[in-house]
Amino acid sequence: MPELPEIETIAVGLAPRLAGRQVRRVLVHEPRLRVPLAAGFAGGLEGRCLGDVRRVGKSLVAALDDGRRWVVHLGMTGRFTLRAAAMPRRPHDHVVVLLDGDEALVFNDVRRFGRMAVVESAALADEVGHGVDPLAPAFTAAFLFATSRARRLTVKSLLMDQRLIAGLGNIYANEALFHAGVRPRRRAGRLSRRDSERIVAATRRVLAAAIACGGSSISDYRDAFERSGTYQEHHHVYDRTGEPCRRCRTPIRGCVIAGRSSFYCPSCQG
DNA sequence: CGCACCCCCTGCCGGC
DNA sequence: TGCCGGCAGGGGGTGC
Repeated sequence: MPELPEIETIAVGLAPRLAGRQVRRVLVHEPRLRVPLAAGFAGGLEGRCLGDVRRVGKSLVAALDDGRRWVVHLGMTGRFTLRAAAMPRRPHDHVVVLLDGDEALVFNDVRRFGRMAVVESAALADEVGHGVDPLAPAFTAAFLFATSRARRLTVKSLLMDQRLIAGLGNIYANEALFHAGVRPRRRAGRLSRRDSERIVAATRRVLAAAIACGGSSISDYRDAFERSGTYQEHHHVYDRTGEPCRRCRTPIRGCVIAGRSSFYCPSCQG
């Protein structure tokens, strides 16, 4: 579910609301996440003051006043919302973090594919991965071109490989390739420098526009204040099989690449 | 090495 | 109407 723009929206929303707040108590209602919550998870948070909150790839990272980091990954259906502490518990509210000021940070996840951990700062990179952030200066056409050399996998799979590029998921990989005019099945190793330039530029544009819209809400995604995003209204190909291309009216095609649903315009994407 | 296929889990939707 | 298979924005593992 949540990709870079959605996680960014949550992080930016939470940061000013969490800085300096203290964790009073942590209620773990369901520790059986994709990776079971560590036994000491609640103890690692209780009593701590929260500092900076930011996004790294698709992960949320909150600094703690003991130097450790609280890392949250929302998987497919995870939500991370700030509510009044008195609000009743809802289905799939797995972890409730009670803060001073009678507010609660609630981790809700229907499918329980999310993850949560408190880690030493030195272990942060291993927890969140080492991929290049597609909005960072290091994500350049030269980087993409060099990274894709001699690789037979599809360009779409490459863009979604979090070990290389951290933050793009199925929606934004499809959308970025549409705007770059590149078919998702193209072999990465056969991209030209010009293709790489277009893909990097389109990726940055799409992500920036999506962040400005508060992300895409297909069904589950809500931001930290339970608001929906609106970028789904701007999708050109994602989940639009058979519908006319917004640019040339050719019907959008759907296919499966590496097990993930994929979409492209056979006319605009050469 | 890359991918097809399996798993994790629940909910929803369309077809019969 | 009701059941069942397929599919869903995530990642990780196996074997070919």
